[in-house]
Amino acid sequence: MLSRSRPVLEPRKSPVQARSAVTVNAILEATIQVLLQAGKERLTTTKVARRAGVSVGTLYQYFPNKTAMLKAALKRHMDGITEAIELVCREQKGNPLDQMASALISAFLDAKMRDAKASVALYSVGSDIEGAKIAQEAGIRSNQAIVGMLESARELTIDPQLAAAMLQSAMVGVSRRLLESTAPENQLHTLRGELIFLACTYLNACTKRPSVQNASG
Amino acid sequence: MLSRSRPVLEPRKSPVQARSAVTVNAILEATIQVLLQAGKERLTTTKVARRAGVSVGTLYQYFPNKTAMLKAALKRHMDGITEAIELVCREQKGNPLDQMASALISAFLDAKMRDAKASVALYSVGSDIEGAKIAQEAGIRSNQAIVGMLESARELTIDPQLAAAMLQSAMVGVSRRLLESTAPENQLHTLRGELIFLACTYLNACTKRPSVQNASG
Amino acid sequence: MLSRSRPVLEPRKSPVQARSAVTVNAILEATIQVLLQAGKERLTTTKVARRAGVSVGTLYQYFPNKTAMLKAALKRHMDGITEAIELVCREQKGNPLDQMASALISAFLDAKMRDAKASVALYSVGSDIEGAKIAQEAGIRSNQAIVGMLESARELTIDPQLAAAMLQSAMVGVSRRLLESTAPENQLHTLRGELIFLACTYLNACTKRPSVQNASG
Amino acid sequence: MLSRSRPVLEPRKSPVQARSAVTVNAILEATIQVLLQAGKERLTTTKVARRAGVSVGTLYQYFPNKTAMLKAALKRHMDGITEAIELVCREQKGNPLDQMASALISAFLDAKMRDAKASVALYSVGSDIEGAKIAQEAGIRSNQAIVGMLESARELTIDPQLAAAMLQSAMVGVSRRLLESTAPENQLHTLRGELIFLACTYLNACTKRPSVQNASG
DNA sequence: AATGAATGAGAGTTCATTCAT
DNA sequence: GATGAATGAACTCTCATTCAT
Repeated sequence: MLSRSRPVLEPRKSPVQARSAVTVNAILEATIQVLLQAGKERLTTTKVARRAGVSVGTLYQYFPNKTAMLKAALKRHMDGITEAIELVCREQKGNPLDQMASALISAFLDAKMRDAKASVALYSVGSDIEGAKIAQEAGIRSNQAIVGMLESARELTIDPQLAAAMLQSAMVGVSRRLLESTAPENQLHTLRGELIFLACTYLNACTKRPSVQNASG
Repeated sequence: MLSRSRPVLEPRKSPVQARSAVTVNAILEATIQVLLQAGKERLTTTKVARRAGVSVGTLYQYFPNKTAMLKAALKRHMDGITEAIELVCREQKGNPLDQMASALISAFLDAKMRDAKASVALYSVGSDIEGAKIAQEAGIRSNQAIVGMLESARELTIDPQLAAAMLQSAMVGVSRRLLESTAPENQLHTLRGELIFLACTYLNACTKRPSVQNASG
Repeated sequence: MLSRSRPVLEPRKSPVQARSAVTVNAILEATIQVLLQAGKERLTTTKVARRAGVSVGTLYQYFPNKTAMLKAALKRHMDGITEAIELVCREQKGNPLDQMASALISAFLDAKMRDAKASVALYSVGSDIEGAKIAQEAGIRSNQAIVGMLESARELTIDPQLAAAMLQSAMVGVSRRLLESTAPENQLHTLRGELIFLACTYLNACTKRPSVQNASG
Repeated sequence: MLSRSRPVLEPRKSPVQARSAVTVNAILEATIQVLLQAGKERLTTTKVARRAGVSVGTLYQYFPNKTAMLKAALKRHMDGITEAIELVCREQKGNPLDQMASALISAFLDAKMRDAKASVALYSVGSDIEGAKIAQEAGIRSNQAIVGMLESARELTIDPQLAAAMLQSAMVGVSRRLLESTAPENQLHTLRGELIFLACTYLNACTKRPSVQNASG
């Protein structure tokens, strides 16, 4: 209906969709804020709606239930990080291992810390049975990106799956430590440097090793 | 733990205390089972009590409220792992770095996987604002143990705090990956070996480096 | 009904009124369909509007509120049946009792079963405090028609009010039984025949009786 | 547990059960009162609980949900009437048709009018999709009882199923008319007498007729 | 006139916690 | 000490109704 009255080349969303997007966004932001301020236990749909500046009814026009809303918030957050990883992994293909490691880790930690608060807030969502799947899927996507990048490095003599798994684990472990610490910013620089050092050391050591078996699962 | 600090000849616990311990234990076990079966969201004190074979009233005689009960379950679990770490760290003092890394990692993963289910179940408790503190405290105790162990290794030229932080991060990262995977047992062997490889590589590389600044916080 | 009381030469309904009538009709039909499909409990104005192919806003332009809409649907249905009864009663005046009974019952059951589904759907509306009045009024109108018919039969020695009440009761009772049965069509023929038999028997017996007192109320 | 400490011959319910029964009863009574006072539409579990003198929580300890509570109230009411019918039908076996009809109708109307208010209040429950089944089942039980009674009368030359259906229909029709009237008590006497007359006339006529086909369904 | 997004009061239901037995 | 029925605050979700477009 509306599309006919708009220039063909204009890719912008219709007013209706645009307003929807704004509202959805406001709700998702509010979700994180309430999560942060009150904790998952005390998050109520009413609080979220109020903070988003809409009524509960409106919230329920965009999300079928509370769980879906929380999941959407988690998904959006995870997608941001995953995309950052996918981007570097694409860019770094063919580069030296050290550079790969450095770029990957920097991109990951930057994305994670960009809104560290959201990351922390969403832990409680991700560790619930429901939310775990989303976190897992994000992990798998990231894993595939990293594997793709590592496969472009001919020197690696071990299974790229395994190397990717180790890198990811170390990265996740460090990011959690940062986020759980009282002053992430202070530690960020040091731990990032050290994590890069660890990753480079590990990857280089992997070029001089007899091949190792698969680790998928 | 407590037994060591009490005179050997002290009379055993009174029947009452013994019965209490049994009940508390049953409740804590039941907590984990309900957590696993129903998720934190659907865990109710009544369900826990029923599964533990006591009444809600009794449950409230041992725990002031639901949160305290969940915290106690988390604490008990974390303490078990922390103690395992403290033990190896004490034992491994003065040993070569490779041996330290190998023993530490094995002990940690063994403890974590011993009742992997409980570990998974308790994630949702640990990632709530309330429970985060307990997880953090456990992390600090472990950290101190690892630092103590690393300090006994003269070759290390960097801050032991930093090295300990990295080790812990990698260990935690790998354990999460294992617990979140669909078939932890299959991957355990491979990932443990690779984690030990990574840790050894890292620690050895740290012996040839100019010292690096502190990472506490 | 209205057409008779208007001058024949009056111009037809304006396009606007005609469109209104179509819309009102669509809404009333939709009401019955939703009632049938979802039950009164789950009937919402939005559902009715959607089914009628209009927006909720439009629905509220024709009915002040949900209750009024439900009442209107019930009234229209009842009026149809009442008019059918009024028609036969007028036609049958002066005929033999047996013929009266037979014609009345056939007309009533035909009207009721014509859209049996609507009848069933509207029971839930009619048995609510609000709707009961409408059903009652329809009953009274029918009663008056039947009384009028019976009064034209000189043989009847009892109060026509009472006889009418009995006939109506039996008719209503049988129609409910039909509508509540799983296969009304199968039973319709048999029960109609039997009801006619019962009515004839009763009315004939009433011609040989000493008069009986009034039953209005 | 308790049974062991009670005399074997004492058939009374245990205190717990007795209290439960009292509470359930209070809730069911309150349901009818609220139904009567506010209508089904405005009946809320909180209102019912308040009127019953308990908390909502307690209400939900005895009924899984609102619908179940309404159904229970309907069932209890219907059972009372059904049992009254079953009783007369048993008692009247073998008696003359006139006596059967008279006793059946009196028993039915007495039972229905005993708490006429409840009957009226529960119409709205019985005409909802959910409640219709209960009403139907009660109807079937009554039907079987009446059929059983009629079968004991040798003179009847038509299908007892059909005769029972007609009797029931007429009885139901008359009772509805009474309950919907503004002053049931005034009409009760007249309509009962007339209904008995109608039933006797009908049944007697049935003894002189060629047999008629079945009406089950 | 028509639309349908937004509103928010209010309903059903759950469950942590208490306390009389 | 143990029990579990009772409580009622609080939560999620629905839907009649309005009104800017």
